Amino acid sequence: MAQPRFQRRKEDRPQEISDAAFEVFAAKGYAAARVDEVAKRAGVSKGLLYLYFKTKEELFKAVIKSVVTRRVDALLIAVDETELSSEAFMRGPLLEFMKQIPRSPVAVVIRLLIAEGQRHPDLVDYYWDNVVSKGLKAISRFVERGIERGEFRKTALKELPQLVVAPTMLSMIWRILFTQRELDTDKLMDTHIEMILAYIKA
Amino acid sequence: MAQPRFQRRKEDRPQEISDAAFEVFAAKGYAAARVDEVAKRAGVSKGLLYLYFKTKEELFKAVIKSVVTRRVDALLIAVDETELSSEAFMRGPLLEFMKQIPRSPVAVVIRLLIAEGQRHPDLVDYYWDNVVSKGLKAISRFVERGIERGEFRKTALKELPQLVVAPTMLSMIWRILFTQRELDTDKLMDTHIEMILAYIKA
DNA sequence: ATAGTTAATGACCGCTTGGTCAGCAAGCTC
DNA sequence: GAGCTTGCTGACCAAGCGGTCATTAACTAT
Repeated sequence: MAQPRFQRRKEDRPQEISDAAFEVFAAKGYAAARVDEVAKRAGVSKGLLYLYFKTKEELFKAVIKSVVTRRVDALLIAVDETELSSEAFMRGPLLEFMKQIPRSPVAVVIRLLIAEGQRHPDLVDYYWDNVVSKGLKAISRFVERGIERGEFRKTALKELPQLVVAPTMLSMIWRILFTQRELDTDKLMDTHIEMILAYIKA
Repeated sequence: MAQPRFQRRKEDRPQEISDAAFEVFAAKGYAAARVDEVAKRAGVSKGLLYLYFKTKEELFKAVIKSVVTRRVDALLIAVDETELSSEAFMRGPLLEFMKQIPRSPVAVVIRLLIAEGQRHPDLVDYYWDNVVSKGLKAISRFVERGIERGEFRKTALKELPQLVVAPTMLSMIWRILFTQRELDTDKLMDTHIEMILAYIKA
């Protein structure tokens, strides 16, 4: 039938391998993930994988970085460009954002970082610079702007943007550990936003 | 000199090995932890380790369980026996509890569970039954009692005890990932308790 | 002392797995 | 279609590691 044994697709391979690797790392964690399985899942020989990625560790880092999407950037832009009142923004786009995160691949990345972060400090730094630091600053700016506009009281929340996203964090961990136990993430976020507003509204 | 090559100390060995294992697991995670290193750190041969623990996995489970101390039970009892007003209890013992947890070995256990939980569902179940479930119920009961006494308004918080401990969770994750970056855990908890009270006080 | 019991040792084994490389063949050029 | 480049394969290797067991020696009873 002259079915060729393989095709040469230099352009697509790295992404395909990276996608497969994400699945395997997500399912097994770093140490228990087998390079052979990644290759198999990508429909590729192990040799080829090592042509595109020098080591298993480099593959891991590439995968993590590739998932750090522009999700956070979207929020940053929304904060700066919104014409909503601060309260309406919190009840709308911000709330929606917080509800979405725990369902997204970000949760998987968090798990991998928690598990393997100690051994890959540069990965943690990367995540800090590109996600955490940016996100927290955006929240701080948002709160500050609310105060300047007279919509919010002056509270410690400005220096503690972590407090705003704490339930998001909890929800992510919950899903990682207790997938089968119930947690009404949406209600959690709704109530949390209500609570913050009750505390800071001018 | 007749210095004996070793002593027989049947009673103490398991705990010594378990302690050493905790250190190694904490530092390396499950998969990267070496049984040889645990034995070495416990000042014991690998063979002896396998006399007291059948497999590496059983050792891991024993370690996790041994750290699930009565910390939570202490809180439960405090809730039931306190003579403080609900508000005073939140500002006092509860707040203190939330501040302490992130600094305790519980944080390490959480990390190990997040990393390895998927592969050891019975461990997760154990942790759920002995820590999470109990703790959340205690918080729910506490909130409910506050409502009955007329100290608190009736809010969704009763069904969302997770919201109370969310910053504790975040603080733990923060310490695990971003040890060197600053986070004023105490201020975070203070503000959070203030916020909750502002929301639920009758 | 002596014999018996068992806590403790550490050399050893087999398997797993990350990583290599000599060779093969897809596809391009002329 | 001959020849060349290079994407791709998969058998192979060395190291590391969990787990075993024959042997040793610390302790006990008599």
